[in-house]
Amino acid sequence: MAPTTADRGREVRQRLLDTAAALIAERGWTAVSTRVLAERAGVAAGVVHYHFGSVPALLREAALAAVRGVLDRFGPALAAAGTADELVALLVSGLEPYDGTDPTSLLFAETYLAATRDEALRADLGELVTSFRRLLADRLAALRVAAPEATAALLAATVDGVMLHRPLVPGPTPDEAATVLSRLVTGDARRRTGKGRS
Amino acid sequence: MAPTTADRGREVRQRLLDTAAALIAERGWTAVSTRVLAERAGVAAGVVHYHFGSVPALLREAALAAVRGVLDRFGPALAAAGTADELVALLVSGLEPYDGTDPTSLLFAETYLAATRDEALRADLGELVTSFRRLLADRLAALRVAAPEATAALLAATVDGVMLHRPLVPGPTPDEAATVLSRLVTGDARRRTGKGRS
DNA sequence: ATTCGACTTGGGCGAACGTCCAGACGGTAG
DNA sequence: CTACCGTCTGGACGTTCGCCCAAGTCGAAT
Repeated sequence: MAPTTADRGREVRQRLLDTAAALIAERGWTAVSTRVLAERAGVAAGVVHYHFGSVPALLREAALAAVRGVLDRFGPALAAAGTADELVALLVSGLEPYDGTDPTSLLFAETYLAATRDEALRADLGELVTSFRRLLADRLAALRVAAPEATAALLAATVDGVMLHRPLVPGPTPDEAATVLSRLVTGDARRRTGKGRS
Repeated sequence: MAPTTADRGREVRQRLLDTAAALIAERGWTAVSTRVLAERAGVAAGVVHYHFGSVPALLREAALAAVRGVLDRFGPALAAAGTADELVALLVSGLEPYDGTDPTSLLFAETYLAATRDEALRADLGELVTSFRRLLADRLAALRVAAPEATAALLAATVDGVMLHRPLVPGPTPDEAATVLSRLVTGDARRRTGKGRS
């Protein structure tokens, strides 16, 4: 049961990933350096290029893992919603712990931006966002909300937009936000069938 | 009428500001360097620190000017809306030229992020966002939409969230977006106070 | 004509950057 | 015991970083 050399190696690799995620949030994507990374993780600088091909590759892997982790925790929780209003309430309350200056919020925003400059990252992150959108859309469709795909897309975008604005200006209270957002999901299939496609 | 030395100086200063805005979008806030800035603007490196105290100071001023410019063009256009649906339509169509990878979208996102690491920038940018929100809220209030402040805040956040998601995943068509968003503004003053208290 | 001041140049400062590599360490296999 | 392999160290490489400054240019003011 004693940790083997390879086990230690894996642990160091994982520690580098965690450190990278923290530093992206703290300093910004393009300001994460090999040396700070290594020092924070408690290893020599060379280790970074032993485990990862380059710093950008490390950042990419770290960010995707972190984003995937958050979405995987969020998704199942939303699937429990029995009504559209409940879905909105879950979304709003799930956002409450993040104030826009926390590591998670910043990592998301940094990753979105980095994706516009890194095609590989853009593709992978796009899949994550798409699957989260689909999860939302399926739930909305089951709850008979009109235009579930478009509604899900806008809801997901609003979530990230709120996290972007939150550090700048005090936003609406969770109650107010839920009230307003519930209007967004009050279109039911009878009142207005989605125009265009289906 | 001939340009004086001081005129040229002002012009160089302005060119540095424009170049900075472009480079923030292109490389990311923390990756804009003195030398690239100077070369792109066609001047020697020393000029940057002659006109501005430091690179961060230049970035701050450039970003704020650019954001102010965009909001000043957007605001008056929205004030022309005669109905809530029309307001949404103006918002959606005003967003159409930006695909999330254009300089303007990227500059906004970069500036929001930089503001979380620069208190002076945060304060100034917060004022700009606040005044845009108030403009939206006033319009919504005049159109008898319930909870105008909260609605304006979420609408503004959604705009930025959409720009953040757009490069990753093809979003809803403008028509679909307008349809869904118009549900967001369909609460009128009589029907309100359905659930959450004000 | 001379002085002045705003503007610009080009190079130099120490520090930090990403990447690479020769060699040390330590457990496992033959 | 020897040979090996995955892991890690510490330092070196050339480049770029932000910032600074002595010197030069040139129109405006005297």
